[in-house]
Amino acid sequence: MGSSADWSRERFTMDKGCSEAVLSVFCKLYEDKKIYKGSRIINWCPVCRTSISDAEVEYEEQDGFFWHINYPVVGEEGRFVEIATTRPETLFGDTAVAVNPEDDRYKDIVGKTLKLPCTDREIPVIADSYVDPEFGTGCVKITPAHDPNDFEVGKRHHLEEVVVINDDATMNENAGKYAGMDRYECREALLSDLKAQGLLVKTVPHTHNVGTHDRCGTTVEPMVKAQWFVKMDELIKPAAEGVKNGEVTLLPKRMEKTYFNWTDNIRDWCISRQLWWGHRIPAYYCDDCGEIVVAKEAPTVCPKCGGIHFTQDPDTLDTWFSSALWPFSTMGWPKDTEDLKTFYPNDVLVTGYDIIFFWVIRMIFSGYEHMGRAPFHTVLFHGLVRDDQGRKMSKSLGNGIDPLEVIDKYGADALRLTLVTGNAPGNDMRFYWEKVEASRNFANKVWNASRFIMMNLGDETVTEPDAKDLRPADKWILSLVNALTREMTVNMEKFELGVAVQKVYDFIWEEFCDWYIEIAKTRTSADAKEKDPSSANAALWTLKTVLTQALKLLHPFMPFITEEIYCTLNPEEPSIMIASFPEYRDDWNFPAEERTLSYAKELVKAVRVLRNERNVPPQKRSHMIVVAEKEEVRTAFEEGKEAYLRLAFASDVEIKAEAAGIPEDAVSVVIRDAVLYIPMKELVDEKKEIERLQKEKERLTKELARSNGMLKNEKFLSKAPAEKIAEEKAKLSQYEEMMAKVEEQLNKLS
RNA sequence: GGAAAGUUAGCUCAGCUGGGAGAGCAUUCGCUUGACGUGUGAAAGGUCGCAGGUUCGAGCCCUGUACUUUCCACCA
Repeated sequence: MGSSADWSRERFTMDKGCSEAVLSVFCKLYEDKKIYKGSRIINWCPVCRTSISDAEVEYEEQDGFFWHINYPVVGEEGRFVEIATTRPETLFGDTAVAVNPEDDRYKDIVGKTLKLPCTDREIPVIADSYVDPEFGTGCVKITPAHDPNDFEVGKRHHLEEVVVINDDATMNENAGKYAGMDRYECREALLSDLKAQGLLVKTVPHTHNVGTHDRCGTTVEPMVKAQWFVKMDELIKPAAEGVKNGEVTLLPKRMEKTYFNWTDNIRDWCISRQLWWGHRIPAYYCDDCGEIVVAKEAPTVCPKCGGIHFTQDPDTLDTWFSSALWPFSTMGWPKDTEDLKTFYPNDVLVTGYDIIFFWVIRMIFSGYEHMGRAPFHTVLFHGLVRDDQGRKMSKSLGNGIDPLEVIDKYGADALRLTLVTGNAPGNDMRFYWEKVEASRNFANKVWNASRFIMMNLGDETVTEPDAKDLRPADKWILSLVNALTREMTVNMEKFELGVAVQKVYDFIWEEFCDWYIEIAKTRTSADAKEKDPSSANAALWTLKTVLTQALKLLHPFMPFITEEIYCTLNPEEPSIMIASFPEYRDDWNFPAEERTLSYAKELVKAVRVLRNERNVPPQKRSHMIVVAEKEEVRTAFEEGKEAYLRLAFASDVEIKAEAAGIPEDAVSVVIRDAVLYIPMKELVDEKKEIERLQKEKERLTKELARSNGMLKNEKFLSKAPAEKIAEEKAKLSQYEEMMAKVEEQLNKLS
């Protein structure tokens, strides 16, 4: 892809340096009581057999059922409490049934005891405002060990936490005769038993969200387990504040909403994983008394009992724990290194919005906590590349595109250009091979234009011409590339890469290749070089200069092809990568020549339309007469002659102040500030001519109506800025002039 | 349940500070025009989702609404 990286600084989070940082951070946070070990509800993946953080749980909507089950009231024959559950197998972990204290229906049963079906246990009915009387039956089975909300309820009411599911999602001994069954197997068996006992009231279809592990897709099991957590409430404050007060800018700005949604609802971060791969938690347990010692290295003596045998905690850390430290762990921290001074804080983080919670936020709060300041001042979020149907690329769908395959077929530059073209920051993009093909075509265009220019340059050296030797077209293209430089730089600084590249693309293809190179051809041929060497030199110098500058502007988007051409074109230069980026220069601003060329282009376009309509063969040249009343317009046409003569298929051109002595059989076309006449038999076709003029008249009528409407609107005149009014007035008079001429032509023909 | 984004040409998408709707691809009709047919010239194609509002003026700002997508929450 052409990433310009210093590979000698390649880092991996398991490297010695990064590992050292991980140990330091863990110990420091533990000492500060910001890391703790506790028994809490965590998300458990029964397939990976590890805990996972909240951020790693993906919820997906699934069709399921609401099973209504009767729990008999102890001591009251025939009386039941009906609960509704989506997970009957957790019944064995129930330690209460809760109702809302305000719910009149159930006030009298609060405090009573229920018989837990299919067990020999009895559980109390409690009142808790967590219960929504409107939902389900208004009675909720409370399973503190296997549901996060029930866990909270259990804490409030000092309920026992009965774990009933094993790490592999089979039922444990607390499930009685169901022990050893898989959780779903148990569900079926239990339901069938309940039904047999007449305790299954009804089964209602119900769609609900089920949490799954983002890596393997397994339904996660909430479980109470002893795990390590990072206490987030204090840590997150400076990270939230930093974005609020502008120390860190998120682009596009809307990402701030997502960011604050997370920081405002932060929960403690479960960082321990029951995996082999990762940084092992630096906690050691005394084999004699169980004392926990957190240290970078294994302790030798237990501070509590003096024991000398220890067992290290087998758990590893969440992979994002080490990634969060990346901006400084890679620079030698905790040592105060030169690298750290130089490269921390960094400038811009470029990343996908899908890892804002996993990585971006965690880097920011880690930066504030350990370095005292944010790790970067700007985060630029890009979207995700999707398939041609807008679906996320995934292994299971097999719709992924291998970048290496794209590069093999079309080149890295083409892929790179594709990814930046026509895309606004943070927006997703669909992948189409056609887009890459279009990018490849542009690379080909740049390549061929360069080849042509180099061919024209030959072995001769070009010298910078005196200003007086530059022709209008030369000044015009210099003026354009100069303006382009300013504009695209502004876009780049605002991270509007798609807009910037579009401007460079348009300039190179349309202005430079389709106009300037075509115009310059007449001056760079072998004949022309001999006839007018100074003009040839000026054209060649301009070609080389503008191409070189355009290559620099294009380089960020197409690094390889620009480097190759640049070095061939400028053999004295070592690399485009270390060339300075162009800046706007006042001496390359030529408004008069821009005007001249705009007339030339308009004339050429008008001629093309005429000839196209009539299928005139390209070899056929013609004499042209341009009639313009204003002297400065005549001057412009005079000046631009060299630029348009060839492209307008003209043998010669006559520029006059008035339309006297124009041959009767001449075709005429009204252009801005002038009328163009081409006396040429094969061009004349009265019917077609009238058609064309009618069409032109229609267009002008519309424009006049629009312009008149604005200028007759007193409110517009009184409220719009003066320059807008002047601009509109100028347009109106131009249209009026053109209209008069078109009508005159029409009269003549009819 | 909360939030964000999208809705512009047949398709995929741009449109920067409100001031005559753009590109690429596709389509139609031409072209061995000095590098490029991966090219070149011309053309056709849009009520900017819908309804209000602000404004002299709205694709752009505001309100509402419909549909699509995504993120967050997870009510048992």
